[in-house]
Amino acid sequence: MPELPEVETTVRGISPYLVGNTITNLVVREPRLRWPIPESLVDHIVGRQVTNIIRRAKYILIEFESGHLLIHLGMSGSLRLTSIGESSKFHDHVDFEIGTERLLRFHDPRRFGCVLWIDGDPAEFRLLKNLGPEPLTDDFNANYLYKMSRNRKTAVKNLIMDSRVVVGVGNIYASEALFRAGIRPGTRASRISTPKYHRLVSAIKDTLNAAITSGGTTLRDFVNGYGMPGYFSQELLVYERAGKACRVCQNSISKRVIGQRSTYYCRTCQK
DNA sequence: CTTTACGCCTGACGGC
DNA sequence: TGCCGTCAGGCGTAAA
Repeated sequence: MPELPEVETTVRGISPYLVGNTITNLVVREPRLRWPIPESLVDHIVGRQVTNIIRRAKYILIEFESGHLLIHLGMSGSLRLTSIGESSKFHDHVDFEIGTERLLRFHDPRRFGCVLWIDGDPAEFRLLKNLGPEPLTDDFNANYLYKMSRNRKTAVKNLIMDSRVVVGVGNIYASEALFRAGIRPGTRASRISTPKYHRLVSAIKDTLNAAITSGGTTLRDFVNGYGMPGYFSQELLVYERAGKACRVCQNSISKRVIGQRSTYYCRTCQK
């Protein structure tokens, strides 16, 4: 499932083929995504040149002079480059034809993703305006996280998964980062000290960076811009390892539900 | 304000 | 073999 590293991997993969090139055709086979693909999208992008492409949280923003194309991969979505004329398969919902040969194909079996158009400043768009800082920037640091945690009764895992606090930390990497930081996921956010938040912030950045380096995590069907899987799943320390030996201390990995999400941790390594 | 529950959707998997 | 219930998950939204 795409988390921040997968989205980053996708953006890096497709960027060289998009920026500076013109969208020559749009094919929408299935507009019923999380929100319907607007019918006016074709008028906004066909015949227009892509000027830039960036990631914000887990959103992909493809910039045109007239506005931004917003794409979210949901939990089963992928974007991959192929060639115009390549036959489409089940759940290949949208094709963006680029120039005369290339094709960017949006595939999303579960249709939790979205393809939308943004007029004006993307930062003010309803889906983006309430987002917290990017986890890999200096705005996300121990002092900031400590301040955000005060008067919060919720578990620290919920805190770091709250997109208003920090974006891009999904369920997999939340468990992974808390393990690396030696913090139990169920600990109340307000009872964690600044030094521990320092370790947690570092662990989040390290985990995300390592996953980006590995090309993202592939648990089911994620593929990057080239249609290749990521390899970070081989490096997961606790996620989906309930009952297996901790890679550090050999004790059994525990599993419990926090915030309606499966959560994995080591009772020995995490206090 | 914070916190919680739900629903969207398909595919994988286990039990019978 | 097939059917059916359950789970998985990002995240916006409604409700508490």
